[in-house]
Amino acid sequence: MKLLALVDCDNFYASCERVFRPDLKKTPIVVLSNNDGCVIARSKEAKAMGIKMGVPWFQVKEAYLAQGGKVFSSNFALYGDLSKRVMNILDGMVKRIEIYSIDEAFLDLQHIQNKNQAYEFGVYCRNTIRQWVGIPVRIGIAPTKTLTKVASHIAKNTNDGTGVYCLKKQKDIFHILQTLPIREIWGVGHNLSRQLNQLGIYSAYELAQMDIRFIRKKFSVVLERTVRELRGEPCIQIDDHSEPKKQIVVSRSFRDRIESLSELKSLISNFAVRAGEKLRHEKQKCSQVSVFISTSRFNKQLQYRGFDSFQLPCPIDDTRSILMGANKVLNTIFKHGYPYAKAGILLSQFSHPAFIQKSLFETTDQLHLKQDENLMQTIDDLNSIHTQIYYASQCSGGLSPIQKKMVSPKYTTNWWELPTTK
DNA sequence: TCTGGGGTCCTAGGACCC
DNA sequence: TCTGGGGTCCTAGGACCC
Repeated sequence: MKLLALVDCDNFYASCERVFRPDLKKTPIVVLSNNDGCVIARSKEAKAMGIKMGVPWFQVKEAYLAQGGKVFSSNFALYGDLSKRVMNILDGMVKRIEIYSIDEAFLDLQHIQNKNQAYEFGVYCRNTIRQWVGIPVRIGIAPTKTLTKVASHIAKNTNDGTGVYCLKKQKDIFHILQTLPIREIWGVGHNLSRQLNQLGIYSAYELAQMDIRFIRKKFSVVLERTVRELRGEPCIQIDDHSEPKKQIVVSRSFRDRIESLSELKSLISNFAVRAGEKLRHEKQKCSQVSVFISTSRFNKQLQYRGFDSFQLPCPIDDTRSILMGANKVLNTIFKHGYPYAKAGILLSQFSHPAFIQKSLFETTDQLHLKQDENLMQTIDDLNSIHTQIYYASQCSGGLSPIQKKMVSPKYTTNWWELPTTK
């Protein structure tokens, strides 16, 4: 039987903050979202204090700090860099790896014959990452991706301290699924678990016993795959060649509400510029530019969501054309008198530059579109280290006036913030 | 007062083709 | 009055993930 492994970093953002602050080894740590709005990561100690994932910071701030907890604004430069280091190590250990998220990767253990070897490999993996990067990981090993998630879940709670769990024998699998609520299964979210509960299905074991045809008919092929995977039948393959992106989103919530069109325009311009950089980095061109603006979903009195798209006559990757499209959409969806809390831009309908369908009769100039690869390349180069070239419609202050009061240094990605020693 | 950001996949339905 | 059968492509919306 083929085995897969899921390597999952423990409380990743909180662990990253600890790498350069060993003094915080036992201290509760939480990391906040942009604008220091919500809690998006918690150390084990913070979890034990009852701090929930996604809770608004202002609700728990006082009690948490009073108990000696430590808080950080999010520092994605640091997390991204440490993630790369972890993934590089894993990449060197196996032939096939799928980097699933910033803190998770699936490994193909095709070179491993039996359960004991798999376990030893897991321990070796974990120790190496711990020693080389300083990040603790847990490892779940099983025949299918869905079961590696289950195994990783158990690895979190084992008392032997290895953080590695191998789930292989059918008897063990069923035994564990019996005590696992369906909401904990990878691929079963809030909605599905509610619907399944209504049918009297509560444990992963009960779900695994369901009739496949019934699940397919009543739900979808997605849940069917989950059921099969719980039974040990691999349906979701390791995807080790990253597909090109299909859409790019840049969006932010605002610290203060915004009512004026001109202010929104300059913020959307900032988003558009960043989206253009991402698009060119992906080596893609887009044919559709969408913009959305919305009031706070917690403001019950005054709610509005605007969304619309602009179809470009041919695929482009020039920021000036993206700005033009974004501006047009914003003008049509903007309504006066609303306190806007969030906005964003979405680029879609990508085509690879090698296969661009050009207009038969008109040049990009005649279509009133700007497209100049050399200019964009030059600007990207100039801005790569430190932004030097701005578009006239942009505003200063980055993507949006974001508040990050408690951000740690960019220890590994900025010369001026390297850790020092006395 | 203050509530994140960035993705993917699947399905149903409509438009259109021969 | 009677009006086929088999496709593709696109989009919106809903579900999920971290």
